[in-house]
Amino acid sequence: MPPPVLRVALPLPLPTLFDYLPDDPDAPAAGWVGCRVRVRVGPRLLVGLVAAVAEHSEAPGALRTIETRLDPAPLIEGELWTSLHWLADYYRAPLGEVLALALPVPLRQGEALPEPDRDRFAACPEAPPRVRPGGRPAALWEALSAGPCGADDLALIDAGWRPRLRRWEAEGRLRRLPPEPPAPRPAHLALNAEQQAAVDALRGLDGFAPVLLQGVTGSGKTEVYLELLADVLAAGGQALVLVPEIALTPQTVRRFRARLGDAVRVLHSGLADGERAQAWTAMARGEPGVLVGTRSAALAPLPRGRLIIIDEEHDGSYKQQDGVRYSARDLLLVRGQALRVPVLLGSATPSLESLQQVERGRYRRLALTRRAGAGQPPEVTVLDVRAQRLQGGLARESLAAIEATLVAGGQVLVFRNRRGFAPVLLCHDCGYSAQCQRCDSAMTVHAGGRRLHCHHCGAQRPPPNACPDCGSLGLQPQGQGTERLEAFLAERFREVPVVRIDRDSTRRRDALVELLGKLGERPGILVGTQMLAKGHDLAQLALVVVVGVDEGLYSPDFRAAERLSQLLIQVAGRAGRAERRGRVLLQTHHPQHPLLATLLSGGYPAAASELLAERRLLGYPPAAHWALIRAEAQQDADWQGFLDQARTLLAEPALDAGVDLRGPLPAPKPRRAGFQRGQLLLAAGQRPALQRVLDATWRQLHSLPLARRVRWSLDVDPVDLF
DNA sequence: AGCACGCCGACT
DNA sequence: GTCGGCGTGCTC
Repeated sequence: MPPPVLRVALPLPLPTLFDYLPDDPDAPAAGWVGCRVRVRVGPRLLVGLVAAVAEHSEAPGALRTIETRLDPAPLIEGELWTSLHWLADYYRAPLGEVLALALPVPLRQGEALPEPDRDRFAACPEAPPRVRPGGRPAALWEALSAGPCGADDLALIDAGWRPRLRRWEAEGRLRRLPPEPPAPRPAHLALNAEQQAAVDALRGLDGFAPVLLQGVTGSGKTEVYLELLADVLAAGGQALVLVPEIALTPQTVRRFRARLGDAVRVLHSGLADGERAQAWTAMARGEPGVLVGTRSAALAPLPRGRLIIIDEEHDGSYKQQDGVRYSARDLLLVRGQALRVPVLLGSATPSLESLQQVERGRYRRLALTRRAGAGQPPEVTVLDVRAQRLQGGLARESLAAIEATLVAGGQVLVFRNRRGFAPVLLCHDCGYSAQCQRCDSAMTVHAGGRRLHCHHCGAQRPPPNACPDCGSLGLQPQGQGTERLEAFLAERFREVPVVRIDRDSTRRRDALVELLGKLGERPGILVGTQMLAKGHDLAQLALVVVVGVDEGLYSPDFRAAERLSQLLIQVAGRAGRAERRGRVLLQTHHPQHPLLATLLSGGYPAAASELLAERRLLGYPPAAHWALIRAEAQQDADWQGFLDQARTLLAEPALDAGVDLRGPLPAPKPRRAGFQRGQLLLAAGQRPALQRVLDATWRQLHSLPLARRVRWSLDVDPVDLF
């Protein structure tokens, strides 16, 4: 019998598998699938996964033999294997890239699975090592002799404990004990009636069940999660909790650990590669536990998965915006189906997609309408700033309210969704504004006016001394960014701390926690962007001043109004969590704007239902299904040419399937980082029609003559058109 | 994506 | 006379 052909998925941007011969032709053919192999690709060595085993190869030339088999047993299998195939299919991404995305870096590079880190060690008293009394090794041995120790205990005594224990273990001085079974700690928080009803309803679910848990800010969704997660642990199962990037803070993790104990594992981009590999491997081994993580955690193995929770399901960070452009939320719904487990989508401000699913009876909805702990909803006032002179961007009423709140011992949040000093550098004589030289957008003033930054491409330069158009010296920063608000407020309210929270001020690791710590519980002012909209409990926060949301009211982005509504509700929800009723002041030049009016009178549900009706009228998602081909090149002619070829390729299948082709058109921002950009939109009434067209064409997109001359991407379910 | 091969300008 | 620019094409 001829040896089987191994069809290997490699981390290359190519829509094909590569065929190789096994190094051991007698190895059982079926056992290869899901195992890593190291293979030669041209002159280099790459790690890939065997995606399939075939009897013959269609490859044109002679096959090469794999260099090394890296796994005796599949690294990815079962439900995860199936779901990752779905991901590659649905988003038209090369399988090898998807599989690489799912593996922690060390495994992607071919390293062996890490050793379990939750094992405990105990001393064999009959074989003590020779150690100097009083030293760290002696202290380690003493601890091990007193009783079994885990990694956490040992790291406290000696940060370099691992090599020493490895040696002692090899010398037979230690016993290795399995990890302690996870034990949820008893609940110390009583649930209110609504929370209890939600928990009861969710406990009754069996098999796949998507549920939208729509709870107003402060209604205690997390307590509901924790109850259900404790059930999962008690039954020895696994669960996944997906949280937005900025919400995964030590505070969040502490809260989970307080109720669920050490079985809580964390997975996010801030961790070292080794730690990520540890968490991944523990899940892959089927260790009971709760994995709390950001987007990429949606790709973690869950062989004993019992429950999936997507917190803040509307959050934009769940859609990856480069490389494999997948939605972690949508992937988890598919995984929930394959695992036959409930998928809980939590939000105070659900996405229009989820609300539509509820309307259609595909998701069940559970509502939490009351704030836990008898808190009241905040009192919202719209401030018309048209007729008045602002001071530092703030209205008289705002300043008075800030003052009064501080005097009463409360904290204030000044929310402004623009970082930097000022959004524009403007010439007061001729109207010139400083533009980025490589993009079509204004540069943001930073460092109190001493620097210009482009927020689109990252370019920086010093500001011109005089206006390049008219020579005037009247160049002035126009408008307010968080940096300028901070400076103004610090000057105006000298007696209290003023802390700025945005991407600039929190770039350093742990900076966010330090800054919030600086404020503490004392009266003070927080200035910041949407980073402040979630994640941290600010118990003393009594007043929220929202500065300038007007850009969001008239943005060309079709999702801007939805995002603005969500942001306003989330920010407003930060005010007055405890005994005191919070206040929200909304400064605007458009007090009559229908969106604001609806939000004020009917809250998020009313606004969302109007926005959904509008999307249906306009034929926008979720009423339609889109795929977007983006292309950029040094010259307009190149992207244009590529998209023309793409359109020709798509024309017939699209016509047959009833899919609309719109474009090629210049992108809303036609120039970025020196590249000219354009796009071609595919719009379908039904998802299957769109998928049929992509099915028939996507491989050929890769081989279009101009495909290598331009940078292009295919985005299925794009969240915006930029 | 890499990486090699390949054919035209400024340098020891 | 070469080193090296990045256009084009391939990787089982």
